[in-house]
Amino acid sequence: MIDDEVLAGHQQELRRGTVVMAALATLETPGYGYGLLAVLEKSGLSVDANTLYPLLRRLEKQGLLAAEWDTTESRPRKMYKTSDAGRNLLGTLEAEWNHLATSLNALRSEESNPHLKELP
Amino acid sequence: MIDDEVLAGHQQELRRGTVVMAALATLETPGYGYGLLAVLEKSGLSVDANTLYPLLRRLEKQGLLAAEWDTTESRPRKMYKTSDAGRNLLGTLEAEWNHLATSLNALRSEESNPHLKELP
DNA sequence: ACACGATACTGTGTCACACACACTGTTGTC
DNA sequence: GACAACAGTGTGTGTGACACAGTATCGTGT
Repeated sequence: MIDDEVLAGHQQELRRGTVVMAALATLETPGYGYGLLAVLEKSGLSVDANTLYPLLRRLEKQGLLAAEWDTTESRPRKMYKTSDAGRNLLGTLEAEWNHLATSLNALRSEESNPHLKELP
Repeated sequence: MIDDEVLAGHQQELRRGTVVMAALATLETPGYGYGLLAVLEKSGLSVDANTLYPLLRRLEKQGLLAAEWDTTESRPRKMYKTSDAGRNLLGTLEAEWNHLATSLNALRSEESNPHLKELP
C-alpha cells in the first residue's frame, strides 16, 4: 500500500546522524573503515560503503576522529579513533537523541488524549 | 572546544526524519501548518517554518497527509490530516526508531566491554 | 487612520549529505 | 591465473534543510 521508495527514503532520513553516533562510539577503540562497516552491519545498522568512507573523512577533517595510515602490514589501512572532541560530541548527540525521544513520546501521548491540550 | 557550526550540523542531521514522525503523529487530529509549528515548538522540537511548509507539501504529494483549504474563515488555512498510508508509515518509522535505539545501545555497551567482541 | 507585528502560506535559490558509479591495488582461494 | 573479498579514493547526481524574498490578512497601539 505504501510506495516502497517513499518508505525507504523516510527510513534513511531517520538513520541520518545515527551513523555518526555509531562511528564515534565504536571507534573509541581504534579501527578502520572496512572493519567498521562489518561491525555496523552485524549490529543491524546497514550503512553503504560509499556513505561511510566519505563520512569518516569528514569526521576526520572536523577533528572528531584522529586518523593515521597503518602500513605495518602489506595491506595498508587507515586507522581511525575517536578524539576528545568526538567523545564530547557523542555525549551531546546522545543527549539530543534522548531529548527527541522524549518529545516524540510526548506528542504521541498527547495525541491519544487530545483533551490534554486544553489544560494549562 | 567543539566548533559550534559542526555541532549544530550534526544535531540537525539527527533531527532529520523525526520531524516527519512528529508531523504524522500530531496531524492524526487535523491541523494546519502554522499551528503545527507552534505545537512542535512547545514540545521542544524546533523546526524552521521554511522547513516545515515544504515538508508538509511533500508529505501531501506522497499521499501520507490529506490536505484541503479551509476558507470558512477570512484567513485561509490549509488543513492537513494523516492518511491511512501516513499512519502506516508512522508505525514503520517508530519500529525503525526503536531498532536504531537498540543497535546504538548494543554498540555502546560493546564498547565499554570490548572483550565481548571475542565471544561467539 | 495607519504603522507594525503576528498570522499563514508560496516560491526560488544554495549547500551538504547519501548513494551510484567508476576506479586502483592487494590478498587469498579454487 | 581467474575471481571474489578486502581496503580505499574520486566524481557525479538528487533530495532535503534552510535563507531570503515575497503576498496577503488580522489585531493592537498611538
